[in-house]
Amino acid sequence: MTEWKSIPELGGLIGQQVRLRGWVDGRRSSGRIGFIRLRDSGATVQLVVSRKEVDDASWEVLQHAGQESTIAASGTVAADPRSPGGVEVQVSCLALVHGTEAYPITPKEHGTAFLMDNRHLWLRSSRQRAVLRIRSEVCHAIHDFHRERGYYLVDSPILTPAACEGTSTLFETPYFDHGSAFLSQSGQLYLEPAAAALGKVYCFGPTFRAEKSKTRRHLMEFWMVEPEAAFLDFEGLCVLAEDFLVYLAGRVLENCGEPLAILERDTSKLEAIQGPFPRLRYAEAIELLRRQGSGIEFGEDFGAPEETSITREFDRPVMITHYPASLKAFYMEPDPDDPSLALALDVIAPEGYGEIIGGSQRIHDHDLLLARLKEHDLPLDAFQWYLDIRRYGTFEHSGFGMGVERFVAWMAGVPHLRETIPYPRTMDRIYP
RNA sequence: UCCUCGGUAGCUCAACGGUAGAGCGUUCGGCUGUUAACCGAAAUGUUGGGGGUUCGAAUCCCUCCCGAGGAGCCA
Repeated sequence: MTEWKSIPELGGLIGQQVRLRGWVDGRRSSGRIGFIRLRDSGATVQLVVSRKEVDDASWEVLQHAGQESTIAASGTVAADPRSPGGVEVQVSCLALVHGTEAYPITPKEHGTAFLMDNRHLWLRSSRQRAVLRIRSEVCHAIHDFHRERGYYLVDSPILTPAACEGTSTLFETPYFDHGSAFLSQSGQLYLEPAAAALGKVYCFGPTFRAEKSKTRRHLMEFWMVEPEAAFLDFEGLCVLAEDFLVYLAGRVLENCGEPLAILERDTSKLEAIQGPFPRLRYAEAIELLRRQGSGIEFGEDFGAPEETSITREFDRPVMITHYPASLKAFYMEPDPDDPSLALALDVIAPEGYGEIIGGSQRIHDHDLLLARLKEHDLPLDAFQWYLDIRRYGTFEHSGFGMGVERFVAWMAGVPHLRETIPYPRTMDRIYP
């Protein structure tokens, strides 16, 4: 018996006898001939079943195998211009592994609520497969980028004690005799000590925010990659973020041609992601917005409309730096030229995909950090370990975080984050 | 948390005070090259729950539940 083949191999097997197994993606019959679009390993191929070439049992399978039935087929690979994809399999024998009736997701339109209820099945549709393939490539590219530059992967904890930046947005869970633990909303604080151990480090894992936000740009559980490097100054950080995005977009263009085509993504938008990115200081961004007619005042933070408005002026991501310190986190290094500003960086993606990177140089002076903790009313005893980094061989260092789903949404051109993660966790939904 | 819109067949929707319907899907039949095929037939309903108005409610009112879009916050 010939061994099982997978659909992507078929192009090199023209004229050969093969066995395939997978799911019925679509099916049509026309009297004495029928067609099944078979799916395996993310790819599909057309099976051609001719009445005179197969036995009665095989013909019955063609007639009755509903959408998403599991089938096995033997046949000959043939090149045929009439077939979608140019390659098809002339079937000699068809077997039903498991028959499916009334598969819920039909080839017609469905509402969001229905698709989300059936997310475990929705994953099988071509659009969702395409997005997941892009996500997979992005995740691999994230690791490759850091590895190629000598960064070590350091996993940060998911269960954490109280509060980096206030507990109101944290998921809480009981933790034996210690009261509550919280699901991590950033690995950064744990990465800074690791940067003293290994120099250049990054973490990449799930992150949790109990923020009651209900928009296309938010998930309760999302994946974040956070590099952190010792002796990296603010300028170095900006270059790193730029190189990172250019590298990732390049990898998607290089390896995701087919999924991008399925999604009808305008790849010229991705080809434009080349350095250097335009850089605006916060104050310049405010001026730009006011020129555009916004009533925003210096000192106010940008909302989604402002972000989109700023990026309309450019064809690539925009880096915004030097925010007022009051808008940013307690650990951000002040600008030496104007201590009311923070050495903070946000990168905003074009086409309305919003902020995808946020980062900063970190405060490395012990007394300054202590003062900031007090200003923010943070519990000092909980941060002693964090202050230790400034007590024992302190060092200039910087890092950023990137939300993977926002990046994938941007690459794939999908408007809602829920399609960029296999099982999205949103405010009102935790099933399936 | 706030604002807006919505909930009718498995799905997407129509009917908007007077007998609850269509397309798709499903089942059956037809067709030798289909691309979300096409043609014919059949089955499928506690109109989200509760209360009210009315001779009569899917339709109007109250209330609760659920969903979608947006805002704030953020990645």
